[in-house]
Amino acid sequence: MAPEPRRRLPPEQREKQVLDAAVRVFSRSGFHDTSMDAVAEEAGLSKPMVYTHGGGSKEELLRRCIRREADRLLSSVSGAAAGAPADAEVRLRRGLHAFFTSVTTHRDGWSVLYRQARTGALADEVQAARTRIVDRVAQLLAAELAVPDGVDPTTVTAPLAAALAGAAEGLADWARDADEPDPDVLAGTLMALLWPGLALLRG
Amino acid sequence: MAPEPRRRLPPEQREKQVLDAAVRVFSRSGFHDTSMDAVAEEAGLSKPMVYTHGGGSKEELLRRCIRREADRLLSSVSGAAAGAPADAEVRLRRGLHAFFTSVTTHRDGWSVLYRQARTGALADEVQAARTRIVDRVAQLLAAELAVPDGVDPTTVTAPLAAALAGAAEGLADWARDADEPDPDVLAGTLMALLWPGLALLRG
DNA sequence: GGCGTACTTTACGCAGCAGTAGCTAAGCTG
DNA sequence: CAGCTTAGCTACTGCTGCGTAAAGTACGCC
Repeated sequence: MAPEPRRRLPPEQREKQVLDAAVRVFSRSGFHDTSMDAVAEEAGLSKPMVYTHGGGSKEELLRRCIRREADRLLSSVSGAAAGAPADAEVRLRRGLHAFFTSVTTHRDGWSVLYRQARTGALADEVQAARTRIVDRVAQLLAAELAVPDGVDPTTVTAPLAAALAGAAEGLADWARDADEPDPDVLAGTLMALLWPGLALLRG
Repeated sequence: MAPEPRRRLPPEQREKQVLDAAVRVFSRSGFHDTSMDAVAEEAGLSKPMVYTHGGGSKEELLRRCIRREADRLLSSVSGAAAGAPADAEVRLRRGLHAFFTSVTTHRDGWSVLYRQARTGALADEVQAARTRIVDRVAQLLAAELAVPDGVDPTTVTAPLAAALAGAAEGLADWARDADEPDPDVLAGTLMALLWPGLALLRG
């Protein structure tokens, strides 16, 4: 078998190649059980290439993976919720739908974000990525919920947003094992559970 | 300062000593960033003692920590829900209350269970521990919800239980950072969010 | 007192892996 | 096609930390 001939590629293309491979391997084995050799092999490259295009260290490589996947998920959910105007119920459902769609189509990225340890060296990065998403949810809720004057809306919506995000995460986790990847069904389940309570909280 | 005198202790007491220390250190640093030397130091023992009473390997040590903490949490929630008879709403509230109490009084144990990576070598053990808890929640829900005849109740309650557990986890996580450790308030928040939906689902 | 053994100290073998030094060849430029 | 720049590769180095071996020490029971 002829070995794949060496090809020179533009940096951004190589970087994508490296990050894609890294996300796959990290999602499979986690940070510490992943070796840079494994990432290199998955990418079909040599280890030094992983270092040149992956940030120069294993930790930085995972950092970049987390950032990229968080961006993807955040913009997907954010875009859906901020789309064509509609009432609150519809927008929440659209947001959930986008979340479950993104999560099921990018399983690896989701694993990197949500199944990574939240203790140890990269706890800060994982925490930051999740916080960005929960904060966005809290904002969206604040725009809908009636809050007494003079009260910072986020003091009310922050815990709700955390619970809502946790519920979505828990359900996504369940769906992964139960092989129920239909975002419509999943969003519907969560709406049935959460919407009546949220509607009452809107006052 | 006089060095602590050497004391000979029965095995179960030593094992508790080792596991307690391990839970503390693992919760602080995670599996890979924790060294066996650190566990030994935390326990005030020598490294060979950690090996004799901790299962013989680092991995087995964490396994035992996970099992013990999961047992603690499960029996706490289970006991509260199965206590003195009451209507469904009160029992759910009591279960949530027990969860948040347990989680805030045993922060380290909770970290070991819920902030540990769910990819890599010990993914199976963490997953199993969480599944046991979610399954129990699903059982409790199944006893309350009205399900059409001929339908396995768990097909309905399993996703709801996963979402409920996720919401509780997300809120507990938020409470940890927001410094809101009152189980009454937390249980109340979650009840307000979830109960209306659950009540409708009861038919 | 003295014996068994629970415990300590110290030291080390070994493995896995992050990160790099130095070589090879791809492909542009004239 | 000759020559040079640099992308890419092969092959190492060094370190960290698990797990254990060996030899000594003191606790507590008889």
